[in-house]
Amino acid sequence: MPVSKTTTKSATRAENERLILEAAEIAFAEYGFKGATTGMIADRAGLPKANLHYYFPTKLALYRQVVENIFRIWLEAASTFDDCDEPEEALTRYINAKMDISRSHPMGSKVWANEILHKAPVIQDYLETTLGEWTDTRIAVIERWIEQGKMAPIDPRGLLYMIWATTQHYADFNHQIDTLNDGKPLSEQQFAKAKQTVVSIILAGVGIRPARLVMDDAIGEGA
Amino acid sequence: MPVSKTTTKSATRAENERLILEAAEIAFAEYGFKGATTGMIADRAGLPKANLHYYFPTKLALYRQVVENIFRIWLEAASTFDDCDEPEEALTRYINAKMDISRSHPMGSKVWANEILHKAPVIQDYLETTLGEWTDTRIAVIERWIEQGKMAPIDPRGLLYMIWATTQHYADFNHQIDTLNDGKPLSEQQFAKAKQTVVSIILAGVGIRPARLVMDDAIGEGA
DNA sequence: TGAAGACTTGACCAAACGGTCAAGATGATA
DNA sequence: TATCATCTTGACCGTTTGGTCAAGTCTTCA
Repeated sequence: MPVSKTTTKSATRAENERLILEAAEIAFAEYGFKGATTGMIADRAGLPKANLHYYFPTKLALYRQVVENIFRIWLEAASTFDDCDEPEEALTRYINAKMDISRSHPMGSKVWANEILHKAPVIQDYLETTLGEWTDTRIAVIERWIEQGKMAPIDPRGLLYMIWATTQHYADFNHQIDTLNDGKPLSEQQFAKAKQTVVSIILAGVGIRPARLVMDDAIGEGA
Repeated sequence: MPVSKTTTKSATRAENERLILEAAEIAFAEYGFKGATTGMIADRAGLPKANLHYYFPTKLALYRQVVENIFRIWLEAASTFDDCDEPEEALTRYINAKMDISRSHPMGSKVWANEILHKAPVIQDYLETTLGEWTDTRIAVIERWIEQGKMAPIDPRGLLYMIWATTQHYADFNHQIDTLNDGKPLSEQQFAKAKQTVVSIILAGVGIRPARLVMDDAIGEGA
């Protein structure tokens, strides 16, 4: 069945690493770095603990890999900011992209939040380099929009933090949101409405009057 | 020196419990429930570990007390929402109150965030009862404002989540914010500007045109 | 002064955890 | 079939941690 030697070799490894990383992301998100144990991660992955340590020598190494995967996903979404030079569309796309990630990868967002909460012992260098540069360039873009009169003169950094905070809230605090929603996860419709609300408040908040009537859409029960 | 018997007795107890709770809040915020050890909390409080267990029988009991204190502070701020029946002033006061708490009690906010992140094993009942009721009544207030035409017809729940997310972001993610601020904590001026930005975006975001010019104030270096 | 209660503390213990190891299973190749 | 590398796994170990305990000290008050 196996075609090439390398395929066979790495097939087992790739599959097991995937299982472990998947289990680790959930465990680290729900219990934190200290709270998650290699034993429970191995259990969730369906492997003995010693086998986990065969693929990932230490718990910290495994954690690093999980965090790096999350950062990669985050960076991909970040590029949506640059797809358009009109603030209305750029902001809308960026917010929607970040909201979608909160919906599809809530565990990753939680691991990231946990890491920042605990003073980023593992990802400090990411914060200082990649994230710092990304933020600076995007702030320059927003400042240009303001100079061009395309939006109100708000503090760009404060705007970015607000977008991050709000979008990630739907992942990091989803347990609270679910509890306040009668203990049930948000339906697709509810989540779509939440996205609309965020986009609507941010756009209006920075003084952008949408070409189309966003507010009416947000309230209506339209598809 | 001691005047009454009860004063003397509880003076030692009160002082030591205060020291322990203070140390515990910092430790739980920075390392989470599992990551914080009773040993390090005792060290930080300047007591032997056995003494800590004399006042708080278990780590969980100590943690509960810390979380309850935080919830009390949160509830006090929540009342600012009711001080005024005009959305402009009510929202402004509420946002400012929550921002001030993020500034003065960042550790408490972090403990809360940690708890929600980990599915609220300790405070689930608070979420379901007190927080649920508070949210419902405030949503009713916002809906009335909307009916009265005092603000745009946005989803009240989405608005509340946005305010919570953004204000708490300045506490929970302050390490990231500091890192992006050349590694230094926000100055009083920077923080005041952040507050203004949040208020400004939210108010404009829900269609409230401030009587006074808020944006100009936000940029100026006023006292 | 002396008895009683509140407080202090070093030493200790059982459980849990991260990580190791050696012995074996599996499968490709020659 | 023999060889070799990859993978699997139960048993084990040293350390850390939450919590206990017994033997104290200190304070108050009759």
